[in-house]
Amino acid sequence: MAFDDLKHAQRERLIFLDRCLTWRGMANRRDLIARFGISSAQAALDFRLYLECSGKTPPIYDSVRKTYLAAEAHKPLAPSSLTEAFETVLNPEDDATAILPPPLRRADPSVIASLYQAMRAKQAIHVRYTSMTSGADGGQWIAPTHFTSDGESVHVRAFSYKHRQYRDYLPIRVGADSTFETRPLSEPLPWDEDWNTRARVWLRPKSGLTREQASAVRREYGFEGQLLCVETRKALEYYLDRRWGLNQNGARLERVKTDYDKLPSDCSRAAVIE
Amino acid sequence: MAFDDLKHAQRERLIFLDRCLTWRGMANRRDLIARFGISSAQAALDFRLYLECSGKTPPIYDSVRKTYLAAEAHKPLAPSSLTEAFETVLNPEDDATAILPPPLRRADPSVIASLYQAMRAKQAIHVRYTSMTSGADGGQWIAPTHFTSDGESVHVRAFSYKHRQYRDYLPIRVGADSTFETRPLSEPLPWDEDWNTRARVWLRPKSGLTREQASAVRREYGFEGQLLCVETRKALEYYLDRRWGLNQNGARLERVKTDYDKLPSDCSRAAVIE
DNA sequence: GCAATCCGTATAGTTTTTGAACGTATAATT
DNA sequence: AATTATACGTTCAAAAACTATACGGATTGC
Repeated sequence: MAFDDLKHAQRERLIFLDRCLTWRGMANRRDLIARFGISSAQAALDFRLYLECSGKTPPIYDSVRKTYLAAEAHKPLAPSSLTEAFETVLNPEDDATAILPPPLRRADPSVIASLYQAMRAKQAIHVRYTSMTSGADGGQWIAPTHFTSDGESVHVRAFSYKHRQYRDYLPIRVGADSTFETRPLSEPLPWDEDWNTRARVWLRPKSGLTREQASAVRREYGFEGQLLCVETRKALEYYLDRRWGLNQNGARLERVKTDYDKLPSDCSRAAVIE
Repeated sequence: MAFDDLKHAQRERLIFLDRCLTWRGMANRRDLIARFGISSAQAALDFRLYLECSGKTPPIYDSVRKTYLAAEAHKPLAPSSLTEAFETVLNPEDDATAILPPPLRRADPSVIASLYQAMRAKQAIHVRYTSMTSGADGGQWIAPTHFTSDGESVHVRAFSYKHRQYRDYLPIRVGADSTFETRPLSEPLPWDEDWNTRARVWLRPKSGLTREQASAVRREYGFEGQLLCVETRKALEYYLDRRWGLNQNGARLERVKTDYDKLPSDCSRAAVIE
């Protein structure tokens, strides 16, 4: 089980192999060769190493089908989601046409870089920002603290000196004609309450569904009991309804309640309770 | 410019470096070392190689800031989207709490593997499928042809012998209690019309927006003229409204029309037209 | 029976990477 | 003003990773 103290490159290959066996249920040297451009000899070594690492449930070579097959009770070395699996192992030839194109939001790398460097250097930066509601401003000082993602767009969380509060900014709306002048913070930034508060949003199958439908919803979202709990930062909670489609007609989940507490260290994943 | 005939591992490192310089505007050996676990000497070699590859606009070492800075007119070696950039380079320490948790759909790898192997072997496979509308069936033969993604879930496209047509199946709704028995195709599968038809969906800023708002929408979606064209396979078109939020209250784009034609070879990306 | 395609192993040679040394420049600390 | 720390760069021998090639075994398909 020397898996963790492998070199980066070889670990990458074993992870790929692991995904092949987990999601395809089969793997060949050829897969490694095609993916990483290594020699057949090296691929053989990788296989041998994988067999060692796989412990109690090693894949077995099926000489009839001329391929390795995952064991009945195969345990992945490095668990992955179906989406990750699709991207790495299920979509042959990385066929882009098998994916519905996402709304692609352009972004100017040099604007992002300006914001990033201000964040890293803990400086304030002067930007012109166009909000959808109030239109373009004449320029303001903000102090970026984090990049975040709501699953659709990337945001910059920053303290706004104009509004005296933390806000989410869309990089795309930062004018490329901003000065991007920077200045040191005059004083330490205030505490970001919403960022450091954990929101636990409790969901249940939408009322009105039949028993069968409700249980199908539970199966699809992977919870057994009455409620599904989604944890995130309070600062991101606003985006949850859209991300999970709760506000849509065909929604199959609805909110029950939300708890807030101080964020312990770090946690943000859907958890399954009772 | 020997970028393309590099070994996989080193190319990976140069791409990472490229993203640092593009989206952070800065890079250090330390970044490579932290990410790939290589030695300082090797990181120095990678930098040297990157400088060679970067042609007319090499990054410049700023001895005051003790870091490499991207050139004014920096050109990325391997372009990337903001989302990719966020995942690789903008989210420090891969802080999972900076991402709004997506609806995570469980999936049973062994079910996926059964479907995958039937697809690869061009076989039909027997499954019990539970649709949201008609409930569980008693088992049916399907012939999987592709895995696809609508950006939310992964689907299996398959020919259904029961319905005599191609359909999209959600792996999560394939009962784990299916037999997964397989059999060779009795005859070649029929032509998959919707899969092999290209849909061009034309969008424009939602009517009712002010001139300023419409132009903000154009900027955010990266098109200049009246219309934005999204290309995809007709088989995936159904999912487009949800993926792009066209059916939502706050939608800022609306459909104008859709063209169909025979799919040439492969194309599926948002393109910008007059 | 023969070719093709998987597997496994082994050896020798090449390439990549390391580790350690030594030197330069700048900024911060003492 | 001297010291420390952190960046950078180069060099070189040693170690590790990987390739190329060869050989042998099992199965399938023609």
